[in-house]
Formats: sequence, structure tokens, C-alpha cells
Amino acid sequence: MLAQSKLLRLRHHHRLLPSRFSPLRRCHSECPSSSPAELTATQAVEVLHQWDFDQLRPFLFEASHHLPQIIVRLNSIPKAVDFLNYLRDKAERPQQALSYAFEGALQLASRHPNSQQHLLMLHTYRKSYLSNISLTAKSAYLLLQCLGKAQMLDDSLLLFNELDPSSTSSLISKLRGLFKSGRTHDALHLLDEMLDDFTGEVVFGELGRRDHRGRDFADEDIVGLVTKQCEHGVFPDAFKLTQMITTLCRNRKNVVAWELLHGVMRLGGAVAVEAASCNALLAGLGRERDIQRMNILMAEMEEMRIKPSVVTFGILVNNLCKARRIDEALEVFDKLKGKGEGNRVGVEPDVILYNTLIDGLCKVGREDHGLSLLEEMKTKKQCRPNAVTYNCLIDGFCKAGKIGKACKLYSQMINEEVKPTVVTLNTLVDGLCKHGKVHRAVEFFNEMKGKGLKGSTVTYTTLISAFCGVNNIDKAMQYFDEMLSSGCSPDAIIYYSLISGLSIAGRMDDASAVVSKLKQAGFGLDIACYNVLISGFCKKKKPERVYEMLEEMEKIGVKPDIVTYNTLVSYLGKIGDFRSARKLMKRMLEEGLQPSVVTYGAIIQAYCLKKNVGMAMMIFEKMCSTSKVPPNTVIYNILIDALCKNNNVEKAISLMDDMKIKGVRPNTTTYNAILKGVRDKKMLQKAFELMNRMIEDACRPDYITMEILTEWLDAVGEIEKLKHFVQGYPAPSPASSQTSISF
DNA sequence: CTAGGGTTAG
Repeated sequence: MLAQSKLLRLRHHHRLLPSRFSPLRRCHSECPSSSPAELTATQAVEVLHQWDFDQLRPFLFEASHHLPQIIVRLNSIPKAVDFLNYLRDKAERPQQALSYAFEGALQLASRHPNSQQHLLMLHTYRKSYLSNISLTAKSAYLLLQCLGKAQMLDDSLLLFNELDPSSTSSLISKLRGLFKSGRTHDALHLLDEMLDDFTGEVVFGELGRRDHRGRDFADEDIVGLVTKQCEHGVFPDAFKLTQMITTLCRNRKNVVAWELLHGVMRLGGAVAVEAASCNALLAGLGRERDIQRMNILMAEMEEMRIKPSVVTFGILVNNLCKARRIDEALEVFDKLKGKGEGNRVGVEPDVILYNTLIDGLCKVGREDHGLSLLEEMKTKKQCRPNAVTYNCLIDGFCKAGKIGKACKLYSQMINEEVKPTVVTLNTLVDGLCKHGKVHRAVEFFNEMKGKGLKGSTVTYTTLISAFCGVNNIDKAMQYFDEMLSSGCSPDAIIYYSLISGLSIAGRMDDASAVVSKLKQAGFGLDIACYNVLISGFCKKKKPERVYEMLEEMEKIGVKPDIVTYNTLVSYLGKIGDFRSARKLMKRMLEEGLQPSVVTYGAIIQAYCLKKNVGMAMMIFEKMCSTSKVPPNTVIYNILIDALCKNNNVEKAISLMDDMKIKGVRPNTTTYNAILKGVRDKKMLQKAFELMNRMIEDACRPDYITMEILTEWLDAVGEIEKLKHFVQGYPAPSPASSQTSISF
């Protein structure tokens, strides 16, 4: 087995000999009469025994590559040597025949029970009498093996140099080192591999294998070695080059990969570099969103006439999309389709390219453009839309809030006989849930189960989050169990969903139980998990459990982040422990964490709760003027509510104007707070104005709004205005119709 | 079955 593979490799090696003679291919086409199959042993021996130069002529010239087999059939080393002498002494010297005959003699020797001695004899014989003939690969291999065994380092190196004058000095010195330290076997192995492929399996194979335990070569050295080989016109094959680049990029060594590819490109150009190798580097650059270098590489490819493939453009378009540079992606795409100046690249877009682009369009909210590409695909035989195409579009329409269109696309998909996948299922389940149609989502899931499609962890995560979101914890737990029994393995995300849902619902005992399950399953809590748990324990006023969590975090090395600090500061503020809050903030700053708008909100709320609205306002103004933290809706809501409750509706109203100036959008909570304030002050006209503004701002009144307004407006006989307001129209009074005209 | 591009969940 081993011998056979070695032989195969050596056969392959022939092309590297100076003659570039390719024996196995030529025999049939050029000299059918002497094909090895037709050459019987007797015939061969007969021919050789006659030693008639004219009769031998075909074997000495056109078909000299058969000589090794013929010599082997002589079955006698002395006879083989005689034949070598005979050839050598001929006036008309057949150099190539001598090379092959010598190979035959070596083969004979290597099969001899005392092979080592006979091989050495032939080596000496060659040195004295045949030094001017070149060696075939097999000859070189056999000789090197025997010299290695004999520890004849100098002869080995001479031979090696003779064979491969371009071999690099670093490889030679490695070889020398191996011989010196007595690792003859390793040295032979190295030689073997270098012979096998002059580009050096050693060099290339090593890079492919090494990752963590990094051996003799640093990546940079490998680049040097490969480049050196290239300088001598020996290039790695496209596959190995690609593999090396992929490995380097995966180890986040884009710079080294870039150098490697450019070394080979500079020395070998399009002869040595194919699109695939460039693709590997492009993908690596894409991972770091380095579009600039990607463009440079594309330009270089064009300059060197390395023909890009459809994958090349796939990588480029994908990364342009991910960088939200969708228009540039479309430009590339149009170029492929030959739009514009007939600038055809000779690459046809395929399904994946279409899908990439459709997904990119959907992700920036241009799903209608995506839809037009879907229609275009249907007209092309080569790129029929597949499940991924529909998945991208369905997700796009779901995220755009057009659940109806998404469902329509699903039926279209079924009509076109494109089989939905589990991703289709998950996308629609998520879309339905996010639109409050959890029940429909469950129905759809059941329908798909009936069709034999199983849910995945993603399906269950979506449903569990949805049921937690509507406070139906029992149903969420039920789906968790179903997931386990259906054979899905839970991951960290699904545990997080449950823990988060239970914590928000205040069911901390259940949340803790899930934490134990999570730990049993071999997962650890991450910072997000700890944060929801801490928040839950804070809400339940269980400081001892909070400290427990914090201690655990410290023990296992999960550092509190700004969310953790905000949660704690907010809790301390609510219980009025300003001293601890201040201490905590000091530590937060020491840890290098900058206060966020949530931190300010927590402090402001704390002062508001203490009825110290003046202090709250001061902090707010300081935040706006000195920090780079822009205020958000929540902060305004806290302040507006507090000002109203403290008899300062005027100031609250001016804050609402401030919001408008700063471009902070009020929400229903904002309006509820201010409406309550103006009601308590019986400012009816102001209430109507605010109601109209609420409609402009697209804030839907909720049950709290109704509670504030109904009784009041009914009492003052303005219930009509409230009816219009609820339907989403401004009240048709003279004062308010003016506002709507100006609007 | 030699490399290289596309979709879902906290």
C-alpha cells in the first residue's frame, strides 16, 4: 500500500525533471508497437542480449522510458552494469536512455536481499563512470534512501543539490540538522516529501495542520519559504495555496495571508494563482469588513488577468451588503448582467448571488426591490428561486411589519413547489409572534409538524420568548419540555430566554431552577444572564440574592458591565440609599465604565422619588451641557411626571417643547404624564392641543390615557372630541382645525 | 468527499 502510493507520487514527480518527459502518456500514441503490455519478458531479454544498437534504437530513443522495466527483467545486476557500459561507450550517446537504464539497475539492486550494498555500489559506479547523466526521480529517491541509511551526509546533499538546484538554504540546513542529530529517518522523510513535490509538502502540509501547538515554522517563515520557492519558478498548486490562505485567515492573520498571496502573484501571476485562492483571501478580508483591500485585490486580479469566478463576486456582493453599501453591491451585480457600457465580465449571476442581494435589500428595508429580483429569477432557467430566496424575502416583509405579504409569499412558495425549510418555519413563527399573533404562530407550527417538519432550538426559543413576553410562563415551560422530548439539544440562548422571561415576570424561584438546569447542562451564565437575574432580584427586593449573584460573578470572572451597574444604582436609588449608590458609581468610574443615559436616568429618578425635583433638574441640565450623553424619552418622562406631581406643569410643558427641539420623540407614557398634569390644573385648551400633538406623534392612547381623559372631558361636555381622538383624528373644533391645517 | 459566496432565535 505504502509502496504503491510512493510510486504514484514519484510518477507524478517526473514532470519536474529537466526533460519534462512524461513517459506514461506518450507510449500509446507514439510507439504502439513497443507498448509495455505487448513486451513480453522473453522479447525484452532477447533484445537486450543481442545488444544490437540498431535493433535497440527504438528503446534507446523514442521509448527509452521502457528501459527500467526491461533492465529489471534482465534480473542480474552485473548484466545491467554491462549494458550501462555498453551504452556509455557508444559514440552516439543516448543520455536519456542511460538515465532510465540506471534507474532499472537501481531497481534491481533495491530488490536484492542485500540491497544496501548493491545500491551503494551503483552509487559509486555512477560517481566514477556516469557522473554526467541526470537522475530520474526514482533513481534519486532510491539513492538518497540508501545514502541516508549509510549516513553519507555529504553525498546526500550533493545529490540533493544536483536534483534541485533551487532548493532553499533553510530547507537544506534543516536537513543537515536532522542528519547531524541522528534523525536519519526524519531526514529521509523530509527529502521524500521534498522530492514528492518541490514546493515542499513540509512547508505546506505543516501550515495546514498546525494551529495551537505551532511547530518549527512561524507563519512568516512559511511565507518566506514559499516565496523563495516561487523565485525559482516552483509554485504551490492552487489547492494548497488556497488551503494555506484559508488557514491563515481563519487564524486572524490576514496580513500574512495577503503577503503570501501577493508573493505568489508577483512571481507567478495568473499562471500560479487562480480565483479560488483570491476568493479565500477576499473572504478573510470580508470577515474584517476590509472592503478597501477587497477592492484593491479585485483590481489586481483584473490587472493580472486572473479570471474571477461567480464566487468572487458572491463574496464581494455579500460584504458590500453586510457593510450596508447596497448600492455598490447592485452596481457590481448590474455589471455582471452586462448592463451599462456592455462591460461584460463573463460571469453569470447564480442563485446564491441573487439571494445574497435580495437579503441585502431586505435588510435595508428595500424588500420591494428584492421582490422584483425574485420575479427576474423566475425568468431565468439557471437561477430558479429556492427556499433561501423565499426565506430572505419572508423575513424582510416580517421585519417591515408586512406580515400579510410575508404569508402571501409563503403560499406563493408552496405553489411554486419550493419546499419550505425549518428556517422558513422559524422566520414565519418569529414574524407572527412579533406581531402579537402568538396563537397563529402556534397554529402554523402545528401545521408544519403535520407536514413532517420538525422544529429546531430556534423555533422553541422564539415561542418561549413570545410566551414569556405575554406573561404566559406555563406555556413557555411547556414548550421547553416539548423541545427536550423532541430531541433538540438546548443551547445557552434558550436558557437565557427562559431565565429572562421568568425574571421579568418576577418568578425568581423558577428562574433559579432554570439556572440550575443550565449549569447541569454544562453551560455558564454570561453577563446578560446575570443582569436579568440581578434585575429580577432587585425588583423582588432580595438584596441578599443580588449579592450572591455578584459574588458568583467575581468568583468565575464575569465582570459587571454598565447594565449591571445601572441596575444596581437604580435599585439603591429606589430604596433611597444614596450613599451606597454614590460608592457604586465611584467604583464604576474606576473600572473605566462611563455613565450612560440609563445611569443618569436612575439618579434623576432617585431624586424625583425623594421629591427633590430641583436636584433632579440640575443633574439633567448638567448631563445635557457637560456630558456627551444625549437625553432620551425615558428621562424626559421621569422629569415631566415629577414636575407635574410637584405642581410645576408649566416647566413640564416647556420640557415637552425641549424634546421637540432636541428631536426626542415622546411616547404614550410622556403624554399620559403631562395630560394628568394639565387635568389636575384643569387646563382644557392645553389638553386639546396635546391630544392633537399625540396624534401627530403617532402615539396611541392606552387605557391610562382613557382613564385620565374620560371622566374629565365628559364632565365638561367635550366627549365628542375624545371620540375623534380615539379614532385617531384631531378634534374638529376651530382651534384645533387650525393646528391640523398648519400640519 | 479537494478550496470559495446566501437565510432564522436572546
